[in-house]
Amino acid sequence: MIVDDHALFRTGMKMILTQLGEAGGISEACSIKEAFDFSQSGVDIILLDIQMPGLNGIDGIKPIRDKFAKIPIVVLSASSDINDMQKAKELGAAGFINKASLAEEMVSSIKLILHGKTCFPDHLYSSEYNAKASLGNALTPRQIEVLIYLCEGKSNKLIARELEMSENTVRVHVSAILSTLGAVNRSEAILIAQREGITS
Amino acid sequence: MIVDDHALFRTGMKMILTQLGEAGGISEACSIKEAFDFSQSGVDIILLDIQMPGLNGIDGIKPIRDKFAKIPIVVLSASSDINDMQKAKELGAAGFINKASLAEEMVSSIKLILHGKTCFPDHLYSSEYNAKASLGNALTPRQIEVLIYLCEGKSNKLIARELEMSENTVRVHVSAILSTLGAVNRSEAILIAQREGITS
DNA sequence: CTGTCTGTAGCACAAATGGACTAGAACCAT
DNA sequence: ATGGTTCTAGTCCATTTGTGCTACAGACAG
Repeated sequence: MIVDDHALFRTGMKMILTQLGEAGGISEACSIKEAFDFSQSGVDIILLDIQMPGLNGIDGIKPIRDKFAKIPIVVLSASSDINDMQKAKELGAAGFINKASLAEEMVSSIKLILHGKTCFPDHLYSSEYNAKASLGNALTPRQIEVLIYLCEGKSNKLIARELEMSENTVRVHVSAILSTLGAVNRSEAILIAQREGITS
Repeated sequence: MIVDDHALFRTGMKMILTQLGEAGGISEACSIKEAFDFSQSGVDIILLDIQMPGLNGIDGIKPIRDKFAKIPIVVLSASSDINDMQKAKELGAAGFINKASLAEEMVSSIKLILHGKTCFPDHLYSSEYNAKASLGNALTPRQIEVLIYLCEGKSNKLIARELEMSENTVRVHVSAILSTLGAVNRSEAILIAQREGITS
């Protein structure tokens, strides 16, 4: 089953898979919601795009795994955002395929996964990743909560109101966030958080 | 010729076009830069994705039009961002196809364009668009310059230094920007500018 | 039990930000 | 030429932001 909001891509994928002999009745769904309409019988593997409107693909992994127990999920992504890969892996995806990879690569990955193995890009284990991940991990839970509101353009006063803490405590958290992210002001913090995918 | 950084999508498109009889030697390029390596002879139409790393697809329209004079450019996009459509049109693209459209729709659009017509989504002419576009247009050239630096997280002092104006003048511009964008602070201005694609 | 980390919150102070004015120079269009 | 817009820049003032400090309570690990 292919879950992707872009019909053109779905059709293309279907043709690639049919052409390369991996075929046999391929279902299409243009959203997580639509994927739920299918019964798990007859589905061997789920190709799930993570860039979709509405329920995000990343957030969709869990519900799909609940419904389609034991059916492996392969995450497709346009970007090779290291955070997306890590999250997909943590949420129980069986593999991660970048849309920039060759058709042959994808097919061999799918074959691997159909044989019960997992398949993630090698550099998920590189040092670069760990450095990046530590940026997000270095923030405490409460700091991340504050960062989320900060990234919506809210003022300290508003954040204090919404998280029910004093404005001063918000300042403490914001200061810590700036220091950890290496930002000199909240605008830079927003850009860094966006780039690192901390709030996504 | 297909210009897209995602090999999977390129392969799928190639198969769709071959299948539906539109075929005949399809070249692939994974970037604007690579597209330049092809000679214009033999290329009838260019399918250009606008979400690509490095030189952006939108920014790539102009150079490609210069090099491949008279060859129609069809812009492909994962989103149906109204600003992207408008920009593509202004820069001389012959059409705009959303990746969520059906393969048949795309093929008929391509046929239209090969016959010298243009093909854009209808709602490009809706009232909603005009409201959005005016947001970017309402900013003066100097304000946009300031906004660009603002969107990089720079402080007023830094912007003043880089644009060689007094810090006070920067404040005047920033105030005008906030007022026009309907933002209450620079963080919100960044988010709005990003959403509207003003600085892209 | 004793540090360490986290979250809370206060105070004080400097710097940055944003708004409300005025005002002159340059440019453009009627 | 007269009026509109833009860009420039100044003053003044209130608010926001960011940084130091101190302090206390709870959680958790050694």
